[in-house]
Amino acid sequence: MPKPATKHSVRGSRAGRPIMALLDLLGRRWTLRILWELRETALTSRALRTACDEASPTILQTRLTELREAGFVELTDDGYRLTGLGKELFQTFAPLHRFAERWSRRGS
Amino acid sequence: MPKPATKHSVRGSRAGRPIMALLDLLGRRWTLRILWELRETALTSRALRTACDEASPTILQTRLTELREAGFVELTDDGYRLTGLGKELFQTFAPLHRFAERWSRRGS
DNA sequence: TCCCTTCGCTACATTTACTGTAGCGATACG
DNA sequence: CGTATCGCTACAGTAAATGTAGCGAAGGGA
Repeated sequence: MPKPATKHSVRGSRAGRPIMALLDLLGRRWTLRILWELRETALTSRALRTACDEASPTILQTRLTELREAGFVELTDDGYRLTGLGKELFQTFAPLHRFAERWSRRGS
Repeated sequence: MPKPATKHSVRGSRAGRPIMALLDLLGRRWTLRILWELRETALTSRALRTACDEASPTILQTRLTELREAGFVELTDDGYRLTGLGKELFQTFAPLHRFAERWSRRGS
């Protein structure tokens, strides 16, 4: 990748705190969802769009590019899939699934 | 404004999948960052703003309201702080910190 | 060859979300 | 009273996301 000086620099990445860069990347719309949908299977760009509730291809493409630059996703003959690094990232918030179930049963 | 019927309903929460609602909530700008900044201490709204790189009070207030409605954050005499549920949520992606360090040392 | 489909990806006008600045009413301290 | 901070909001400007359409390339019949 020739890569022209990371166009998508992150907000709040002051003081070389990579966690801020990561939180910023993950905090963009559809990013978490994309990682979630790719968690166990590769998807073509159009299958991904279907999985993501018909999100617009414009933004999906933007996010996929960011995720590829970050090294979390790659494009193969089977479509988009998580890289090894991407799978590691997913593992770090995989417990979110069980939490979400518990959360949905909360009082309010 | 007397509250127009839960304006902040989530995208992609079809088929009663709470994980989608959660991913949508967490995928809004500043949400992850706010949870991060409150991870171990309560902050006043203005201290939070400083911690969040001078994000606009408008959006911080919006996010804080969402997070309070979700039951993750509460407002006390010490300022905003995570609820028990909020702390649980934070725990689920706390490993992100170590991952971010590793990520920042990756090849490209 | 031509037609048809699907692929990844992009253009572009519209709509929505966020930013930045200012300032409100309430509370507290002198 | 003046001043300072609190949580929170108004509002105009800017940036980001949406929705629709369609591109060029690759593959499969007929």
